[in-house]
Amino acid sequence: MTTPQEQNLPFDVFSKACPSRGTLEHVTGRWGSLTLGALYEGSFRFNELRRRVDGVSEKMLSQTLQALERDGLVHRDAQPTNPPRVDYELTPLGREVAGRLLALIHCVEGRMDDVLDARHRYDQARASSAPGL
Amino acid sequence: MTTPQEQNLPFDVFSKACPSRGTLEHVTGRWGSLTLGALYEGSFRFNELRRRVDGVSEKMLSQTLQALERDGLVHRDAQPTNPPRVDYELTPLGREVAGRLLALIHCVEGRMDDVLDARHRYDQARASSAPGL
DNA sequence: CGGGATCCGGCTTGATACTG
DNA sequence: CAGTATCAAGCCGGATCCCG
Repeated sequence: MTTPQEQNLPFDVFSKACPSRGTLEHVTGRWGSLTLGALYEGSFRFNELRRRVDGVSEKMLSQTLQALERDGLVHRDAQPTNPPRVDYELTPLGREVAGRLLALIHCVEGRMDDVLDARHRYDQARASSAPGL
Repeated sequence: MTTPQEQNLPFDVFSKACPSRGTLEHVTGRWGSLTLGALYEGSFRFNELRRRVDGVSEKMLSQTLQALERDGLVHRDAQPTNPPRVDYELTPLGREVAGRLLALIHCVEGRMDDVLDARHRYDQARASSAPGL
């Protein structure tokens, strides 16, 4: 049972200073994860993505895409036409990461019944122990 | 190429109202992901976890653990001794989720060199196009 | 030790409006 | 269409004090 820090890996996300933590946050962040998940299906334009990722604002989507592009996970293809047309797609690296991410997402989705049950039990237990609030 | 919404899955994280989105955020959140990752190694006490998850405050760790416990991913074992001793460990469901999560984390860690390269290229390209700032 | 309660600053976020 | 700029609100997260 060694701590990750003791292993001296080149990049250890458990360490506060490690740059991999920032990238992990881009990937797993609220909009980052959904954006990568959506892009796994193919190439999309800005507003197409906005519709797929239900609830994201223009600003956050733009910001998210820039972060993912900077990390080399997303490729941005802008054609200087009028009106402008910009397509986003995953890079090979992005595909790899998004694949793992989707495995996680599908795992959570598939076990949601268990999660909902657990929540219910948790809330029941707390409600009965604090009756007179 | 159907949108997730069109498939009428029982739980679709891409939909704004779906409860799975909340759970996904607990799992992938800044501290949630690191906490689950740390607990994958075994059972830990509160302050042991704090040391493993570098940078987390008492409040956030406590908050994170409660959310994960409520979702049925973490089991909390509190012994009413003095001083109190509380151990945290993954449930079977938590283990499953944490496994996928770790696959993602290790994937990102392992490709950090590529990410760093991409960032450097991205910053170079932007710096040269905006010379006089 | 293992937290809960409170206060508070600041970064994140979301509308809205504007640009090319 | 594809964003950027601006601004206000709100939530996140840290510090502190407290209790069992």
